[in-house]
Amino acid sequence: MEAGTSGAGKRKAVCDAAIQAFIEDGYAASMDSIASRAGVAKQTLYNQFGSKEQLFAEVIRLNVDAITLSLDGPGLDLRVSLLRFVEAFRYRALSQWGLGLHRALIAEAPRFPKLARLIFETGPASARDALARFLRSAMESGQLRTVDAHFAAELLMSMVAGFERVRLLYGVKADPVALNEKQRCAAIVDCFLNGLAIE
Amino acid sequence: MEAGTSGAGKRKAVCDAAIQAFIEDGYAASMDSIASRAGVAKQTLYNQFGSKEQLFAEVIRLNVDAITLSLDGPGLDLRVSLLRFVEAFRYRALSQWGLGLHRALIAEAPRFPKLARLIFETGPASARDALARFLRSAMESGQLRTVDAHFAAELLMSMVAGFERVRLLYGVKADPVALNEKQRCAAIVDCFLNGLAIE
DNA sequence: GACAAAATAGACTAGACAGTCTAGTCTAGC
DNA sequence: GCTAGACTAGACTGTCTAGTCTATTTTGTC
Repeated sequence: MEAGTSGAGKRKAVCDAAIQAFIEDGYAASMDSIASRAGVAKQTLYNQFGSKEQLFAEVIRLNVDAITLSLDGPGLDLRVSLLRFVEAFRYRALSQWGLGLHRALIAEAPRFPKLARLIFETGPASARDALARFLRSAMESGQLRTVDAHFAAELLMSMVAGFERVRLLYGVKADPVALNEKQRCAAIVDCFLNGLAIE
Repeated sequence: MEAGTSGAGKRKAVCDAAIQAFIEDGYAASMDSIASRAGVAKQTLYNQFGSKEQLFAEVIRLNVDAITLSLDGPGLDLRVSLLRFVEAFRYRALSQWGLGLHRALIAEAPRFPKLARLIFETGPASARDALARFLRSAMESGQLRTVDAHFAAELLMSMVAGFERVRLLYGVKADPVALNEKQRCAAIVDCFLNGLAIE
């Protein structure tokens, strides 16, 4: 049997089509458009997911996971580890995929409060907690000034995906004379490390 | 004649009702609900604004302006000036009003690209430019390390309204043991100033 | 091949909503 | 009081969409 022609295969095709549609059009994406995108009958969507709300919740859940980065790798230089984290997180947050998910979820958060909370916890909050643990150990080994580790983690994540994410969400292209990706990541990490340096 | 019973008065009432409705429900807020909220007939909305799109564009434009803060006041301490800016910007970005506008605009940015660009320029980008000018003069007078002023301004704004804004947009309450507002603003400014201190 | 489960196309219902239209009312200025 | 223009309530149209239903075909299993 060819993959994708029934059962689990169909389900996968529907999920792929649905996440793509929700990223492009938000929750307003119609069930008809998702069905035709997936190459299945609309009824199949209802057979598999029951309702639009459940389909939305399911595909969002499937597409959000924690950034479990190589922060725990021992012995690596602090600056190098942070740079890695920053670049990975930045890519995640600022890609078309990340932006689309973010947009769709934020728009619908009032309508799906439980889902929004779940996504926040398994996504950004979980990444922050991992980063905070990493930073705490750096503080304990005297590489960073001791401050609230959660605060520090949120600060770094904000620096990476704050203003720029807003700019992209508004659909505004980057200023051509701005720093490039690598430079910007390095500047952020350096500013962060200076900000929390042992005085 | 009592204010608000015709002409300009009606228009104001409609704008107030519309912005409130859009903040609460996004662009999905219905024209009927806006009319009844404003206490006017639906036809009045169409007489005054022509279409839903124009009403949306108009009230969004009315409600976004630059944060022209007392950054230019001469002689003030750098840290004090930044703290003022940070507190004002934070209030703007994290209030129900600011969050609702942000949510509505981001959700509809793909549908209203020109409006989104306009809002970005007159809002966040304009505030960034003012802050960048201020920071540049601080750099020139030797109070800060010399770096790209726009980058520095975006960094500070990110630190103020990055992670926390996302948390609020997702409808997640603050961790009760987190720093309070004043402490957080002060910690942000201090970290920023340390990060860009003359080495 | 026979059978059962799943998928298909497409018609259909019900409700929401933008936008229009109409018939009548209120207000201001003369 | 009269008139012009704005406002009102509410009916109405056309469109879009979630979700249902049905009759038919496909697919996997025995």
